[in-house]
Amino acid sequence: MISITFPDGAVRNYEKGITPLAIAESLSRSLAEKVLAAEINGKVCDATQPIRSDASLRLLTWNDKEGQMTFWHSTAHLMAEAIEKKFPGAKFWVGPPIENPKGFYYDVDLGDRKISEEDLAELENIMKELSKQKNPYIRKEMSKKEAVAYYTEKGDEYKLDLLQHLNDGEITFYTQGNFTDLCRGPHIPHTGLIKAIKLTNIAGAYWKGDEKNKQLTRIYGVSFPSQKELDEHLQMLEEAKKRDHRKLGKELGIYTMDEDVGPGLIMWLPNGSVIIEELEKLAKETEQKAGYKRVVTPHLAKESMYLTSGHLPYYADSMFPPMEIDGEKYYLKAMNCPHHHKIFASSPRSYRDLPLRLAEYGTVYRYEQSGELFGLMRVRCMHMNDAHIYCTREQFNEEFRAVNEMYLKYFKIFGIEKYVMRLSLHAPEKLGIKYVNEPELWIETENMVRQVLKESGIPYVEVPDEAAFYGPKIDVQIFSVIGREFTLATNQVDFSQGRRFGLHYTTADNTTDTPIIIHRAPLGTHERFIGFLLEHYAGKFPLWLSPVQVKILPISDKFLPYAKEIHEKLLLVGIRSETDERNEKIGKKIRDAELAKVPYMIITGEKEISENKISVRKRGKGDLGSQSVEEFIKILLKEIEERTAD
RNA sequence: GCCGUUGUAGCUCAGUGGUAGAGCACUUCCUUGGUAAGGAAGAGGUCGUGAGUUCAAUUCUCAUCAACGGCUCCA
Repeated sequence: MISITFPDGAVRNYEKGITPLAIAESLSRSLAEKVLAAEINGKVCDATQPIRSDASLRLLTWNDKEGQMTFWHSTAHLMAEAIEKKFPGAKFWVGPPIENPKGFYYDVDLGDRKISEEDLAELENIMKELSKQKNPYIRKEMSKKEAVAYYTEKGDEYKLDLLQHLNDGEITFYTQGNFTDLCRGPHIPHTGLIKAIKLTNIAGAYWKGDEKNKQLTRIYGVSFPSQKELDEHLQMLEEAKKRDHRKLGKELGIYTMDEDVGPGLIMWLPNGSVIIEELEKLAKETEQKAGYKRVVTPHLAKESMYLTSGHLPYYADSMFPPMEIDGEKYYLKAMNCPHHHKIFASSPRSYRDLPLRLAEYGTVYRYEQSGELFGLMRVRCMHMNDAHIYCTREQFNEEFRAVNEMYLKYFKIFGIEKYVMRLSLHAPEKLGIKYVNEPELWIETENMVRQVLKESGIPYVEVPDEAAFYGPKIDVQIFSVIGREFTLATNQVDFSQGRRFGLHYTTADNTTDTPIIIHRAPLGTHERFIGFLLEHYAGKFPLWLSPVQVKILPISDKFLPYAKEIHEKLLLVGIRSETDERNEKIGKKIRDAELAKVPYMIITGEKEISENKISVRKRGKGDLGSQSVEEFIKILLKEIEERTAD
């Protein structure tokens, strides 16, 4: 007998070699039907794996993340079985479950054959048939020699490549129905549990993620234990699409693009420009209080400066090609740093001048590959909330911490809670290639940044090989509604550029030293930040950011003069007001103002004129009753001044 | 840049080998109406661009541009 400890602390005794599935059955029949996998002593494995000694056990169902991942992984195998049936001889790479978007994919080499959208429906049907067979997922261990022989016979170079990195004792195969795959598992008990399947799309994916390699066909899908859950999931995706910043950006008149202007080049419409102005106002206020100095720099610079900075030739692929004037090459700037460094260098600096904080909403141009462009999130011309802080080594911690606090202050204003702080580190093996070759400086600055993060108590993750070439950084990662991950803001350390530009200051003991530079962009770029805000607020901007803050809706055109009077009063105190002068009924005007997501509506008619008041309606909340214009203005100005969340 | 899909009116989308439609928006008229769509009439497109096949192309083929779903990459 062995004793099994359950998550609630209960201990029960079972026969040696019992499976988690059998234990579930001993507890309840309905539970056994839901078990997808099991966690034995903290390790996720098959629910059909025998337990041979005392252990702690957690039965995993659809309600557990691990249960879902196992479920999707098993569905990927089921899809592979269907693909093999429809495309005999197809070779498989890997087929993992994924969290964002939910589901799974499998990378396949179909040879010369092509797969189309119509084939997906057919594959789905094959999968449903196979699911009905309730085929068990059977685990089998194999020696490396056997496994290599198996795939050599099959002529499968992909699985042979996978095998290279595995050793005897860690090679397992799983078989369900007629499909066998090299796989570490775990898997669900049988295919019958997969009741609802949707294959979502076909994409190309480079083998091993390297664009020099052959491109495999990647098929994405998602599955659920019931049709109802699949329907709900698809419904949710539809809802998410409604708050896609590209859709909202068009509907709300935020921005536009034009083929004649060029891909990735945003034109901000009046409504979008208001948001830009408000964001810049916030940044300027905040930075002014934090001791920043504003500068303005040109959009171009000569080749020589980018050779100095090191951006050329290494960054050349991301820059627009140069233009030649008077025998000199000029580049559109892809970053503001070199210009700011030149400003630092423009006059002798003393330690008394530090920290020097130079800020600019700088326009930069990057030649992003055409396929990478994405609405406002990825563009070729962007406006960056940039600043460079030149400080001594002693000042670094405090400066870096202050920048982090600025981030948190901003995030509070915008109610940004779903983000990941990522400490991006270098990779030692890429020193001198991707990163400046200063091993001890890397370690030192990374420790400095880590210390600041630890002291501030901000949760973060460390990720190697994500640093800038000149130093470690903190990235703020967010997700778009369709699940794509982006860096919203960045805070970078730079111990290299200062030296390259020959920047120095006189120290207290009359020697010279090179400043450490902090590159920071807490509001990222206007493009990405507003794209993010559109989705974050679902287009319902708080009052202070709303392009139109108040819409005045006269009951009929008899009351237009009174509406105009109120409109003038609002404009006078700086409230962005518009009047709906159309010959429409009040219901229609309200509907349109609500759809335009205007925060406040003022309704004026006979009653209001006689009482010398206005009727106020709030977006999403309805009628607030009547009040005087002066009272209303006072409330709004306070809400705007305090940048209230909504 | 690569793999795949798409491209028809300002927007959302039907449709056809014989030079095109709907709803909303827009204009005009009727209506002057109290908290999410009043009625009528009208105006709008060389069907992304270029070439080919054909008596005839918006429709079929090819190229090209752009957008979209991914990969790679990134603020």
